[in-house]
Amino acid sequence: MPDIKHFDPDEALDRVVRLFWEHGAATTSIQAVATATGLNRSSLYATFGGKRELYLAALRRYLRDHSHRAFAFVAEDGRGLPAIREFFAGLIELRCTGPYAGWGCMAVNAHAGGERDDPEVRGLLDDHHERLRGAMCTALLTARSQGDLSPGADVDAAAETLALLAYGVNLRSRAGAEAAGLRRTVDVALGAVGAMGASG
Amino acid sequence: MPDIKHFDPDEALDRVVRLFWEHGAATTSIQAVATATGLNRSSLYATFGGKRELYLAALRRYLRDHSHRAFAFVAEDGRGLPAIREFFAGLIELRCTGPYAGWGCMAVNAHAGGERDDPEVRGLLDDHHERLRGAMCTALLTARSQGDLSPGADVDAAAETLALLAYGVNLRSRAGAEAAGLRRTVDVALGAVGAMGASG
DNA sequence: GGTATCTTGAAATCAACGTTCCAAGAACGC
DNA sequence: GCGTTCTTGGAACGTTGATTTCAAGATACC
Repeated sequence: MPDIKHFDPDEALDRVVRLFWEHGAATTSIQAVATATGLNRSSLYATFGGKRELYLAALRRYLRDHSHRAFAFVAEDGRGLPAIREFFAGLIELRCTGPYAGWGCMAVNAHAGGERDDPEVRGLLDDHHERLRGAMCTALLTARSQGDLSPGADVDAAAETLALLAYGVNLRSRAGAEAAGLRRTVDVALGAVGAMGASG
Repeated sequence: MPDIKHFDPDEALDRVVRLFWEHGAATTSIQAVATATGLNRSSLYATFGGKRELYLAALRRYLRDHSHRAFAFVAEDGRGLPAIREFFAGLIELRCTGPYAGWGCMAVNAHAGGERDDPEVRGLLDDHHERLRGAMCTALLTARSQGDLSPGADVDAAAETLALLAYGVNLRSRAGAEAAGLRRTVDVALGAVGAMGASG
């Protein structure tokens, strides 16, 4: 059975991720995808299905390769606050410099666009949020067990705060925010988290 | 000179704001605008210009009527931390309940979509950010002068942190985040701000 | 090597997009 | 009332969107 594709679907999907990541679903045409991947429309449709399925595949891949990976690092790091600090440092670096500078986070972008109207996308975004929150929670619990956090601190709420802070960083990076400013902001915020539960 | 329009451009623009606010620029067609306003395409073009000008006018109006107004309340309130608390309480209320529930903030949405590619839009978003940051800054300085904040606290960085937190709230509200959860998160975060500079 | 099966490329389809054009109509100054 | 000037409704424009179709080409099995 000649089921042999003349291209690598995985490599193609990588380029599709970058397109949707930078420009969003609404402003990325199938033609643009075809041009960027060097593939014909027929091959795209035969391999991935329509535009919706293509975007979903790209989003899933982005979440797996970028978001979930970074979250796992934070949760499994074992150092607590330093892990969170490193997470934000890496995030700001990635968002403000290098090939992905100014693209923000694909999941964050999906929140604000028409993508979130799709129930499937909505589910992925909720899952993404839960994972981010969970990772922060784990790291904060580690910090607390190490005495880096007051025993009375509300870890759940603090984790959610850090998640929302990350969303803010991702968002502002798309408008060209300076890395230095974001670093200082996050530094101060994490300092406040470290001092949390001390008097409030 | 019969320069008499058969409709109220201001009222029409109000509806346009709501359309672009909820759905974004890319996924809102001129046809949809015409239907929502009850106007003919000719009238739209004659009054506002093309789609880009229409979106810009809507964004400017949103910023003036919603964002800047709320920022001014915070800055001029004079109570400091309670004003910030009230700002967030009102924000969460507006984003999670009532006619605009799940729409997020039009400026935040513009960050994540193709709108931010327009230099004019970019300028408005930067201005918006500066105003939000400035308002938080003013309120925090008030708080510090009242002893509600440690004298050693980094007010600038704290203001930016609160701005990013607001972005996060706006973003997650578009995915249907619960008001109660957001309220608790913001409460804890503001408590940490109040305790800021105490040990970090 | 022949054949069945899948991929591929290019053209075709159909709808929706933003925008423009124009005749018809309404309101003001005279 | 008349002419001018603007608004209005509707049709038309050309482009671009996503998706489908189909012949041609390529591959693996026999």
